[in-house]
Amino acid sequence: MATPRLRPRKLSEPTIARLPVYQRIAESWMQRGQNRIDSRQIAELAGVTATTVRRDLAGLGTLGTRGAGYEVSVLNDRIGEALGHDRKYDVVVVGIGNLGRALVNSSNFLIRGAQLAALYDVDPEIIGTEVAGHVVRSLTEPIVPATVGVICVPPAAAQEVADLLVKANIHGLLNFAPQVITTPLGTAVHYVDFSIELQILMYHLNNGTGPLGGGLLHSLGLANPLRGS
Amino acid sequence: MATPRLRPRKLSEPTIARLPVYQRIAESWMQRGQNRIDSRQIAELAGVTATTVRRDLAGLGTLGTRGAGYEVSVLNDRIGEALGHDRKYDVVVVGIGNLGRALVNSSNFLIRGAQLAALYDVDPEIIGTEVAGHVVRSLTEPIVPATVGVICVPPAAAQEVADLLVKANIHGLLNFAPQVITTPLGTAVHYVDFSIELQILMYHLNNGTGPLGGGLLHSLGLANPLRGS
DNA sequence: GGATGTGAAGTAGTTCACAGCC
DNA sequence: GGCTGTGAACTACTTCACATCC
Repeated sequence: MATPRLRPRKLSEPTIARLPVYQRIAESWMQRGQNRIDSRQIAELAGVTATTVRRDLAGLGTLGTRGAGYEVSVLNDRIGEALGHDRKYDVVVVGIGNLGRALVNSSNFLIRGAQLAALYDVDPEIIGTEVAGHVVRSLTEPIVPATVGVICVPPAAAQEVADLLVKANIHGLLNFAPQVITTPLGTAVHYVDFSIELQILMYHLNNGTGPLGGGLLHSLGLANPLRGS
Repeated sequence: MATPRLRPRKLSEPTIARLPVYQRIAESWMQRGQNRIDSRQIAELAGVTATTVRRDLAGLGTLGTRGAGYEVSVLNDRIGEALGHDRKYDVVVVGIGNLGRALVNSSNFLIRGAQLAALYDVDPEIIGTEVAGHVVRSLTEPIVPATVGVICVPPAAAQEVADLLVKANIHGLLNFAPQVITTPLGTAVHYVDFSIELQILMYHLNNGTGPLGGGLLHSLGLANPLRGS
């Protein structure tokens, strides 16, 4: 009780979406042998204001040094703790088409606590083949215990797959199918929809307004809260 | 001047991100032969509140009927106009790995005005092959005129590719590489980062809080504005 | 009756400006 | 001197509640 345990108290949704960016920046500076970084530098690389960076980071506790900025290794560690990277997340991927392959073969997807547990598909030509070191299983087989389910199937099959994953006690779904899915309360669903991202870009191109570069800006998925029932 | 032209005046960023969802819902109801839908139904399917739906739609002008909801075909049309779907957007995709293939082969990516103009890669084994009806070109060839560039290359190559696209007069970039890129002012950049989406989900799983399902909720990329200079 | 569209209120997030500490 | 951390002001978005119209 003497050691003040870090307090990962509620972070706002926009903050949560920005932390991984800061962490990636910190990591990249570590690799380049840099020790320190200040909020202005982070801001420029992340495409936000320096004040926002400081607010976000202040939410994790006191981790900077006044007058000298932040130590990148501390940044990396604290953000990792805040995001829960000290825990392990078993990930199953359903649908091993181009997208599923792209995800599991990417060196940037399954990182920071996330580890691949199993792959599933329904195509007999894909089942039994090895992808990313895992033999693809049939969806008729039982789903292995896991924390996160990634849905990379055609829209028409998304709901069915979601039901299956929920039944297997998986409470976090990342849905790449452009299809809204219903889940029982208590299951976190996060959607990624390429077409929508493209359409947002099209809107801005059409209107001149909006996210113009210059510096950098990133766009991140934000989840809308929803009242129960 | 007599006919009150529709006014696509400034829409908020969250609204822009939700409109494609509403449009998809409208489209799906049209396919099922339904004519009308009300804000409550849209809300449930989209994972937002009915009030939010009405506000968003009211921003496009008066397109509902009091007491009777919205006509789905009108919804579809008006949202399309607001998002600029009446124009054509030539899209070039750079990096024809699993992800690039997944995008161009998806029946849901290049829709609503977006059309594939050309594919590029640097791998001699990929160059010259046909993907989605297009022969993959070498990046050493000139970039064809286009509106949007989609970057599906490894992070280390992303900046170089972005420079190339900007030089080819492309002002909208959709970057799938987990890498911040710098562009001159006037270029809209939109990032899609799978790993970040997964990390956000991990945070919520870890904290119980956040986007719990029940109804549906979607998460969409939002772009942060950035001051000039 | 029923659902839209919208002022008004409320909430969340960002930016300003500066005190505090190195 | 410089940069963090933060109260205070501001802006943006959402939600409430209801007048309005079919």
